[in-house]
Amino acid sequence: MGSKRSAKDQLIETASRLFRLRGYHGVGLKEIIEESGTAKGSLYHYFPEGKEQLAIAAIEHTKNFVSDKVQEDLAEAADPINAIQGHIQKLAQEFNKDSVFGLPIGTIAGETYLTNEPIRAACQSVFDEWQRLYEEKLLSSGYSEKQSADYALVLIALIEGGIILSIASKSGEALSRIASQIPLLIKK
Amino acid sequence: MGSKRSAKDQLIETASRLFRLRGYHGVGLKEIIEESGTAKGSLYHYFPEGKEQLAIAAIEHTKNFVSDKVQEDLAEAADPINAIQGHIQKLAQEFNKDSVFGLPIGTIAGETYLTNEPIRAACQSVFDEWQRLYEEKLLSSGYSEKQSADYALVLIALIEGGIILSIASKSGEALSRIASQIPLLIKK
DNA sequence: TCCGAATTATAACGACCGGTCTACTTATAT
DNA sequence: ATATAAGTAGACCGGTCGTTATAATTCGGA
Repeated sequence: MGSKRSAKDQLIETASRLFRLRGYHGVGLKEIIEESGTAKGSLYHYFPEGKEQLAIAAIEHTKNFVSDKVQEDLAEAADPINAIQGHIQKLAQEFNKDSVFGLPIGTIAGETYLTNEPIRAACQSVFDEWQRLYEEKLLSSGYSEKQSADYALVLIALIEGGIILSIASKSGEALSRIASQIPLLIKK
Repeated sequence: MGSKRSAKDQLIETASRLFRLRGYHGVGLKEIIEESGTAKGSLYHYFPEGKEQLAIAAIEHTKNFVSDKVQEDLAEAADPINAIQGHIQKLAQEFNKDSVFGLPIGTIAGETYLTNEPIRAACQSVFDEWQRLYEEKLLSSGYSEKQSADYALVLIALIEGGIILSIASKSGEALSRIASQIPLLIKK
């Protein structure tokens, strides 16, 4: 069914990347079409409701893309403190070798939470899922249910906020310094 | 010289508010002009370089606006933990009585950090200033220089990230739960 | 092979974008 | 009072936005 990567997949991947880098209103359909090597006809064939529908699919893609990376990193150490610290350090390193990944969901959330309810809801579900990943890691390491849930919330906020600081300063230093403080912040 | 609030001030205040609520590309000049009760002629009289110049002035306004509130809240308790906790709790409360203030700078930073260097630099300087406020509070309470700087960074990330989670979930709960964990996170 | 459906390619549309320009009104100073 | 500047109002421009419509092409099963 189609080549290894269908036009639909190309559109979703490209939209996911561009929306991460410049937000929802900062990216036009023209650019998504050009960069994905598809055409306007394909876009409206697979996403008849247009930009909003594509954005929701792109948000879902970002959710899975990031979730995979988080699970991978968290599995690298049994101790959750080491695992989480390593994960954030990796984010910082990716920043410094400017493989730009942008602010995953926060930008779109900030642009649309008052004006586009379907997109806002999609963003909320992404954060819920990411939190769950950290929560489970902490739970399986003997943290209490309350501690796991609360620390997971703190971690998501720290990471999302840390990425903001790193993109604003064009340096992974902020994320790196946050990573180095994780052992002080997360204690059983 | 002009009425109590000049057209220039009205433009800056309105732009500051709207950019906070919907980001840079999500707000048009037409809307800024209408909501501020001014005219396009005035906008380009005071900001001959257009939207970008207005945005930088609006970012500066947001910086001062938030700085004032932070300093006020931090002065309410001698103990920095109580003061910071109280500050974040207040943010959470403002959220619940939906006096929308938006994600102060993060959205604009995420939209523009790759494409508009002057705006990106303005955003960076805002975070630097806000960090300084927390850092000084901690320093004056006997925290070491390194601890003060590191905790200030963590606090900015936590708050900016917490606001993202609160806007995405349309609830101050995320910020409130983060506030309640501050004593565990910030220890001398 | 052939037919119908799926997919792709483009032209065109109205709406709106940021920005420019000019005319008009208001304030300031002598 | 008058000259000069400061500020305001809004029509207008080219370009781009998301969307629609239609034609051409490719694909899949009988």
